[in-house]
Amino acid sequence: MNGTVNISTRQLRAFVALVELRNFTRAAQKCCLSQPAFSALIQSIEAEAGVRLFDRSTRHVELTAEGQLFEQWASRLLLDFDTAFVNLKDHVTLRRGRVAVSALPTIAATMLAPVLAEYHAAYPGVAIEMFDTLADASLALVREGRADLALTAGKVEHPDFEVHRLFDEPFHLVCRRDDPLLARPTVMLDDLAGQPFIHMVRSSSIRQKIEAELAAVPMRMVMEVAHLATVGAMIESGLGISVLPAQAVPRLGMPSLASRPLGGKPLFRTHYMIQARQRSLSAAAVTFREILLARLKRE
Amino acid sequence: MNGTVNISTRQLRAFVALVELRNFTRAAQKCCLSQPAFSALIQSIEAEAGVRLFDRSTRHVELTAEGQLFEQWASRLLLDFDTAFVNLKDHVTLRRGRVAVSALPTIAATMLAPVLAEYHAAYPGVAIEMFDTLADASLALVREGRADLALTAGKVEHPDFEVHRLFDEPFHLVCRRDDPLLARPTVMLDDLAGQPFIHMVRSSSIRQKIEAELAAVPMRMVMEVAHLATVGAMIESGLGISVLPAQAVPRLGMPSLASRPLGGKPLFRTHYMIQARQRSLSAAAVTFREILLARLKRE
DNA sequence: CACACTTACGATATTCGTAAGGATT
DNA sequence: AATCCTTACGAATATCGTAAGTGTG
Repeated sequence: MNGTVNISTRQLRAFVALVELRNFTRAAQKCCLSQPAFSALIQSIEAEAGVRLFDRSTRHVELTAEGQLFEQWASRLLLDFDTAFVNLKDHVTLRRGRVAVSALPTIAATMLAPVLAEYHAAYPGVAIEMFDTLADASLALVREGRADLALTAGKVEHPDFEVHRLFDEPFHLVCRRDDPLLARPTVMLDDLAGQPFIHMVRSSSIRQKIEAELAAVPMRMVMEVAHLATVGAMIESGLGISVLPAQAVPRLGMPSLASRPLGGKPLFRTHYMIQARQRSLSAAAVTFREILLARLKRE
Repeated sequence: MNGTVNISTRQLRAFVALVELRNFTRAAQKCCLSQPAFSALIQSIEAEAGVRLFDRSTRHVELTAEGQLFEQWASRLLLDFDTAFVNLKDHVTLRRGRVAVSALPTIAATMLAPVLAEYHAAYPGVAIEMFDTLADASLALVREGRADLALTAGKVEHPDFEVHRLFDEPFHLVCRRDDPLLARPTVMLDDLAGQPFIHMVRSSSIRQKIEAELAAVPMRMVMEVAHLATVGAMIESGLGISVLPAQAVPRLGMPSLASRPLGGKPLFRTHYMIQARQRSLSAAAVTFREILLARLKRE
């Protein structure tokens, strides 16, 4: 480590200023320094280089042969330095950057969409990467560092992850507006017994939740589908009913569907935000997190 | 000047070392610093950048997202820095460089040639530019900065130039070995009267010196030629005699020529080394000057 | 003699290493 | 308990600005 050069950008800037102005007094002003301090700064570069870089009398300041040589490098070095730092600062100030979020498809389509919109409006220079995928894949992305944050609908217990509880979302009965079930003042869980039921596929976290909580209620499975919109379309067509996260229903944009809270034992899922415990969040991710939490608090 | 980054190569080197080793203790050793001092150095970069660049616990040291970004620049910046400085140091240590000397052709061929050879042997990386030209042109080159040093055979008085006297060189009679003049114990200036004389052209400094000093001795001009070698050949062929700088004669490599000091009033020219007063000499030129002076002192 | 760079010098800020503190495995 | 990073702190070093010195036109 000894014998290596040690030069600061202040010294480089001083050199470049003096090359440009050929005058210690004015170059010192440009560098916001007293003239003697500036003089010392120039001397420190010359000491580091081992040569005089300027010939100076009280009347003239000129580059020496070695100074001319160094001049060719100095401004480019400085430019590269500044470019690197401007780039870095751009990321810190979110003029540029990247944030990656993963979430279950239903969460992505419901809670997350407006947050992403707000974030993008505020920081249009930051690229957003959105993974809408199953819970396990979501967590894997965070673990691998490919996603900064994951939103899940179930608690995760693992030392690798830092978990932050967001809010509870109730499950609602979803059926056609003309369904006889809606005639009752409140629909109880047991009322669903024997009803034709549209399920999500088994890998879906909604399906898993329904199976776990409604195990006691015998229902007729009409079919199982992969996408929420398909569930909606099936209900609309009179094939059956379903029980879905409350926020998901209006997002389907199907006016002939009705959703209704269920009486009896409260049925809900809890949303969590998850991040890797070891890794710190990027500036872009930190701000995304803040916007997400602020929006939830607001509602 | 405020708001600008100020980073030193020490900080860069610390960053790069820590990226490489992922361990504060070992990276500190590599930088010849105590571990706390090294830690502070890393913190100073982070403060300058406005972000954490490393996530560290006692067990793991990892780059943050911003650290990864900066990593891409850091090593290249450092490399450019070192390249610039190595290049500069190469010139300071004369591994590379350029020196330009101008001199009268006779001086170049006599006094200067062995100096150039010695210099080139010692510093083969330094390019030598040799201008053999008339005195006025020689001085112009120095004034314009195209030559570092000039060697002249006459004193120059001008505030732009710094003049250093080298040595006196006598003028000798040059004639054929069988010339009757050589029969005399000593040849006096007056003995040359009526002799057939080979002159250099009028622009030559030798001619000017001869005309000024030998005005009183009437000689027969047989011819005037531009080059010293031509003078020699003419004498060899028996066309006449001449009076030339002593060192020039053996350089002609003409064994049938004889040279002899002249008795009476001493006839000589004085050599000077000249450099620009304002400009400092490059490292290459300083060393050339030293070698030149050392060689003259040696002889 | 006026202007411009250097040197001198005391005050302030930075940086160093040693030693103690705290966290992780 | 061992390892490793951070904090604390006094000492050494560096840097600053003011003021005096020096040389050049």
